[in-house]
Amino acid sequence: MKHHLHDLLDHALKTIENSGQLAVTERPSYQLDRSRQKGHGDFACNIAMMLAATAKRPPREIAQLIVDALPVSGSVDKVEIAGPGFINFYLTPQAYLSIVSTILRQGDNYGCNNIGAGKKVLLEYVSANPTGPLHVGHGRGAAYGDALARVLKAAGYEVDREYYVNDAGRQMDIIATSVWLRYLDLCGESVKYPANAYQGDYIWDIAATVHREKRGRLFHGVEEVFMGLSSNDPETYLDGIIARSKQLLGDSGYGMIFDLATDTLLENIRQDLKGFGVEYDRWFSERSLTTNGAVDKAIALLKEKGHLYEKDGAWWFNTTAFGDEKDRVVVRDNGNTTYFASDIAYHLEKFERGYDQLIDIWGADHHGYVARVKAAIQAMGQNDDALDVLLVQFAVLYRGKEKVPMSTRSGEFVTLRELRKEVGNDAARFFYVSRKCEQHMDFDLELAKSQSNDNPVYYVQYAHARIMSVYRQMRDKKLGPKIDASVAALKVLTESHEQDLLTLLSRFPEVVEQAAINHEPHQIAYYLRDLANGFHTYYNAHQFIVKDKAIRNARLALIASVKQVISTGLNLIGVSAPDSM
RNA sequence: GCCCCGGUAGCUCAGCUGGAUAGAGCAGCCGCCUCCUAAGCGGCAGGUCGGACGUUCGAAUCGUCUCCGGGGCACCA
Repeated sequence: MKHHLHDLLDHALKTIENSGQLAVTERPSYQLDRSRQKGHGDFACNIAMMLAATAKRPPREIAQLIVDALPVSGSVDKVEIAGPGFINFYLTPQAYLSIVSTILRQGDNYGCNNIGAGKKVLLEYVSANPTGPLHVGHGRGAAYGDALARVLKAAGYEVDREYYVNDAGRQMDIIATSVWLRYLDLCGESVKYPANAYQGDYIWDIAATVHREKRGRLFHGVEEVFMGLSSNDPETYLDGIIARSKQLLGDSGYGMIFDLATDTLLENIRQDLKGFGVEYDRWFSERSLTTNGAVDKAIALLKEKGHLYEKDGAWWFNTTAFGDEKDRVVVRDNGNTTYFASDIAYHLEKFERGYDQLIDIWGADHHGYVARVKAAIQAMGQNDDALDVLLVQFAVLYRGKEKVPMSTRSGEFVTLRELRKEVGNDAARFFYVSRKCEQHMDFDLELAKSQSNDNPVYYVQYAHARIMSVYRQMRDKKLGPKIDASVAALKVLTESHEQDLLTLLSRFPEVVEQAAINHEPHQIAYYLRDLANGFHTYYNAHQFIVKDKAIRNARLALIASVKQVISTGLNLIGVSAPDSM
């Protein structure tokens, strides 16, 4: 619909330019938008006002030239010039009625477009460290990332969804050591457990598994474990315990605990996400970057290009040359590569896989990281504009009025699993995706847990269920589901509620397009609320199953298309469309 | 100190790539089920769009400054 009007306008502009009626040096990117007021037609265009400045002529005069040059169209009823120079388009009833047959013909494809043109996109999201269960903060990234993947696919992109598994580094060592200390406790030792080790109960669970499988074979007395370690600085102390664990257990013993912990926690995350309806095409291991030499390769590349230098026994990357605030270490003085080094290798690897665009969804706390990753991409000779980093702000949890403190290390958090169990997947996902990602979110557990109608997801789903119910009534009354969706058959749809619904339905493709371009799935959620509202209003104002066969058929065709769009839209944000509620 | 995000109705948020009279849900008040699910519908009330200055035909939207709230500024991941 909108594209059609665009074509008409572009055609008119060309006509004017060619005839020399208006000297247009360059055509501005004008806007063609849905009118806010009904008195302003269906679409409004600001092109005349945009041209007025350069053409040095009154906008209304230019508007008249354009209107006169517009080709005739069966979709356009009339065109008016209004206000300071808006060109308002009024569409014909046929143009709207034809949407119904379009929707029913295209089915799940109605609303899809091809702005992506098959471009390959790698979308990475969640990527939480496997150091514990996913909590409600991760849930937001999961819901957002998954919805974005669906929207981009609907927009013609070829999307790969990936989870980067941080299965290397100090945090994982802390996990392994935490498990071992709990294991020693289970062996009967009285362990003074460090406050900065992981506190969660799941550590006990993994320790119990170790104890069941290994019995006392990994046992060492506490005196031996803590001997000579100074507890002045907690982090140094913890590092000391880690080193001691590796030393006492040897590669095989320590590796066994490390792998068991990683596998258990990762599997837990996998199950959580799967249960939440969030799927991935690939789980990418950070450790694999080390073992297959990718990290060394990336560092060698940077050295070769002269971006690394040695200082204080460490290797630094001069990211400041690419706009970062300060240079960053890639190889520590102890010889270990940093997390940043892995990430450089990872992103280089992503480019080498041949994607046209990379999208990373990170928590907002990582925003300081964007500059250095972009610096790395530039330094390696890649185009850093191809990487889009989307930062998801925190969800602050409330129980009623009270803020819920959260910390993974202390084990004090509400898990995604708990949330799903109490709120349900649909409500949780709709809630998450109803805020644009850069918006801070107050997540009130009391509100989300209550099955009240405060939650808009029920409102939208209820519209779908009601339409399904009408279908059931039709079947019971043996009225048959045969629908004639031709424009001729729909001419009887003359009620204002019906016109409103048709307008809403015609907007859907524009909403999907905008959601894809701007990476804003929340637009789908808001649109669905509008559409459901249009339907509920209609439902209350008119009967669908009426004696008059022509009207009954037409109304049925209309609500069938509403049902289709609700179902498609809900699917885009990963929410189910129930047949009954 | 520097950087990012936010400040719109009592509350939670849309609108922000400049457009014509700033929207929705919840909460409040008043109505609507002999009728396809009342998890619904209609109506009323509610606003210095944090503040100031600027850009322009036009600013909630863009720029500068400022106030308030959240987050980030590691040889951690």
